[in-house]
Amino acid sequence: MTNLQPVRGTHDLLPEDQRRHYHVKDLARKTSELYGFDEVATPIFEFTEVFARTLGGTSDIVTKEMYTFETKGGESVTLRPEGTAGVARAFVSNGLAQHAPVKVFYTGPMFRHERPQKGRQRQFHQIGVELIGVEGPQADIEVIALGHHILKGLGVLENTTLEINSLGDVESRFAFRAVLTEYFESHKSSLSEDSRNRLAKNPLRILDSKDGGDREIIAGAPDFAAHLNDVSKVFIDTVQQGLIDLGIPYQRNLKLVRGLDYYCHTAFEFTTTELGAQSAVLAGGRYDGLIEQMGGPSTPGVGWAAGIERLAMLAGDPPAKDRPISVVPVSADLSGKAQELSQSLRNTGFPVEFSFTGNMKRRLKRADKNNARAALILGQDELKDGKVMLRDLDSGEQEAVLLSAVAETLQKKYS
RNA sequence: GCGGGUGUAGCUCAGUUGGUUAGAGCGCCUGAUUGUGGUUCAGGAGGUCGUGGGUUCGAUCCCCAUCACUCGCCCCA
Repeated sequence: MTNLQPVRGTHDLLPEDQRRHYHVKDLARKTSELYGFDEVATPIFEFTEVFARTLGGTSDIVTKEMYTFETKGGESVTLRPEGTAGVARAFVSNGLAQHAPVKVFYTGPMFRHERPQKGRQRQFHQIGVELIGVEGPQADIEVIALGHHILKGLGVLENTTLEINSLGDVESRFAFRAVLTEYFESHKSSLSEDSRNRLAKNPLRILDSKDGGDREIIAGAPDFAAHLNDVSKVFIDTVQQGLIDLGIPYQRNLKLVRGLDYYCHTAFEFTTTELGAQSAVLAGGRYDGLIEQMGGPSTPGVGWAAGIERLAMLAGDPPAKDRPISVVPVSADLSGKAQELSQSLRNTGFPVEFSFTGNMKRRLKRADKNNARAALILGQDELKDGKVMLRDLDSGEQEAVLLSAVAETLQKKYS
């Protein structure tokens, strides 16, 4: 243990952070329900194979960012670096093909061993949706519309841009990859070292390079759109028209590619300029081969994921929590009585802060800190008449109220 | 994984061109006549100056290492 610090790249979520996270999650969950997406939860770790097989042997996530370890039983397991593979595995494990189309929402922590930065942690949290079992582009439109809806609800839409592109079907991508490889081979000597490495593994990713020299070469690279076959062209055209019809603005970005191997056809990304190098806010695409690769029946799918930390940074303050009633005994001997009163009010639905310690001054001060709207002050003087003092903490006005009528009075004044 | 910046009280930061007791604001605690908060006033607690080495008569200040955060690359959510 080193100085009681959290492990690098992990963070405690104190109440204020957690409230922000919940705001994002709650809004996303509710919005997803409007579209008929139900929440599921899959395990935080899976057999390593689940990720290694599906994310692609060349992706950085698999090759250098996974938290992989051996169990006591000698099995290799991995902390999930993303959510889609687990959902796909669950789809296969539970035979959900018979329920297709399956529409799910999920949220939870993900783990990647990356260099921490603002908006990039080793344990971070995502929300995500998957729509599995629909072949047509209407699924893509629906899923993008849902993402758009959530960003709108969080008030971050004005800070983001939606970019979309087509990665084509297998045939198109294979053909384009060949053309692209040929082009970059001819400029190999001028490419950055990173891009030269990508050339053999995944030449599409070179299109995404930020290196200045690479960009000049990329500018003259073959056009992906021109190499799509008819099926792929119709597909992306339909998606684009659908977005137009729904009034969702977007930009076609022919250089937009995905780091994970399972994507095809539609790739999309809501990006922002507000988070430095971490521009992706909500990103996803279509993954028609994934379920089959996992060992299930050939099933198409499309989905996205978004980082909660990033969304929380972009979104404004979450709605304030309900203001409590503070119950304050004047002297220690009335503490039990005060706690009983607190409990009975909670049973009627009021949030109540029972004041544990300190003199009355102290307790009222704390009530103020807790943003209590009123204090119920229990003192001998009123109690002998069966009353308590009800003090409104905004106006400072107070009146003695019969104990038996407290709940009703609060109901009238503060509901 | 690579390169740059930062690291002083719970928080935000000042400061020492190396030299006896390290400061501010906010927050926290106590008090301003005994049953009343938010304002004010007066006191107070709290720091081995990230950690470990080194140089020096002496280091919080210089050097090295290490850890964490941060910016860019990379990667992506």
